[in-house]
Amino acid sequence: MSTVAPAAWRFPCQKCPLRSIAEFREFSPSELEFVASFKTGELTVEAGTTVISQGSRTAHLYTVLSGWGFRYKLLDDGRRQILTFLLPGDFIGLQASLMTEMQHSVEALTGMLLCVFERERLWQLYETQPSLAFDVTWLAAREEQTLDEHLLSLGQRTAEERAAYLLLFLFHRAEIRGMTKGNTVAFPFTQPHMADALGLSLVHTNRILNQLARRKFIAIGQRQLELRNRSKLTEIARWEPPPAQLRPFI
Amino acid sequence: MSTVAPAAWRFPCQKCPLRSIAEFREFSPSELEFVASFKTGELTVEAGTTVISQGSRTAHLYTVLSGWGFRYKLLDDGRRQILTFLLPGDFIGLQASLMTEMQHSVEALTGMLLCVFERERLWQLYETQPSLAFDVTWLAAREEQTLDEHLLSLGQRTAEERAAYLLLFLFHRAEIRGMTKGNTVAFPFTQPHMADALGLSLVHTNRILNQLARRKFIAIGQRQLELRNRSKLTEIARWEPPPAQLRPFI
DNA sequence: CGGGCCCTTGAATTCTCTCAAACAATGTGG
DNA sequence: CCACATTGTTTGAGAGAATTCAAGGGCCCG
Repeated sequence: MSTVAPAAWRFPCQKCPLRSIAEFREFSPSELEFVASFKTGELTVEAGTTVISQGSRTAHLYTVLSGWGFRYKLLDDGRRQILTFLLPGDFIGLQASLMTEMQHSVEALTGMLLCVFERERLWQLYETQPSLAFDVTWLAAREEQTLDEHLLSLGQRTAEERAAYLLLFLFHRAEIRGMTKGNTVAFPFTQPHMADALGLSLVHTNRILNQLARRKFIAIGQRQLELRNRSKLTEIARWEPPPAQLRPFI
Repeated sequence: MSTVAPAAWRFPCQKCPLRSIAEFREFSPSELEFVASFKTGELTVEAGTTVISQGSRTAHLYTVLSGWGFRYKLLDDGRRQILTFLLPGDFIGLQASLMTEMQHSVEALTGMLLCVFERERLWQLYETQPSLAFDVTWLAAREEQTLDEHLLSLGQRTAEERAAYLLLFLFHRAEIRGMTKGNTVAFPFTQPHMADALGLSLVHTNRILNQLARRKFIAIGQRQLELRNRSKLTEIARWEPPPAQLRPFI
């Protein structure tokens, strides 16, 4: 980990470039001040790094400043389920701070820059910053909603519906964070990642994805995803994005 | 809804019978006092009632005092995924309080008695009761962990593994709440419920359950579930319960 | 007694997986 | 800069898992 003196941080909270993203609610000066004092470092990791691992006890909480990652769980024989994808603005490690040990792992999909917070100080946040405490809960509740939807997907949607849902979901999340250009987003996922997120075999994932591409609903290439027929995908997935809402960015 | 004068509540918080359950952490007098003031009613519903429904906006939060229920989501063509089961001590409706509208429904599986809280006052809880605010977040994080595990199940486990996991999970939850007798628990679920929780067809669920029964790992009947070979089930499911931890009961 | 819901079983179909193999892309060391 | 190793993508074929369709029996409740 690369912890340096506050003055030298590449992204001091007060001028964090992410804070200007429309999806994030504005923080008051005092909230910002607390967040700045809560921050204890910046962590840079390269693609493929395991940031948090199942069974461990971390002393930290993180906010993603840049890059993509994912949370996953493993079965003891190696089967892997990807639970969620992480992108800039996402908050991770809360479970570890409240529970005894981590029940999932986090891996970087691209290089990532993470903002580091001390879990010990989380309690202080609850004591002195009710609005931020509320935000932390809000984030947890939002994650819960996302997991609910994924559960619906794995339990009830067919392979094609699931794939359409996942692509729409990823695109939508990136879009409201201002990370898309037209119908295109950066797409650092490989098919093994998609397969483990969809709960399908690699071979079948490949066929389903190609099927969507052949029908010109999507195009994947050059580490980019293009949604070529969003309404058709929506129809297949039977999914509409949840109502827009301002999100806290801690 | 049956809201009556505080004095007449069947379960005044100060002498709530649930509070003595070993799994729940002890509350300080002032916490208890707040919870008591936070409570605005009791709600009794019968089996089959929809307590909360997807798309609605509720003004309430609930804690289950008795009975079983479940959270679920529907696809527009009627496919249903059961997300979680609710039992006494569980807290519901947080999502609705923080988000614009409910993204899932809640149905009573048996008759239920619910403790009702006003969502408007949740903010006050954050402002004046940091320890309870922390608890609310804790509960949300715990639910997240549960959903993670279910996601792993639906995505990676085979039908038999999934069934074994679900039965173990339900039994374990009931057990730490002191609701089991030896290897037996009340089991108000029908096979359609199991099927929708497992993400399997009714027919296949039936076969898998019977297969487990024929091998004498479980026995279901008289609205009871008996785990006849818990270690074998654990082996099949490849699942161990998470480390025991005191849970807040609001 | 009838209707509705739940449980059970057989049979055929469909979906998804595993196995296998080949090719493409990417990265590394010589 | 090429050779080789590794990882990712693609396709075919056969096997296996889970679904649908169908039908019968049991049970509870009005």
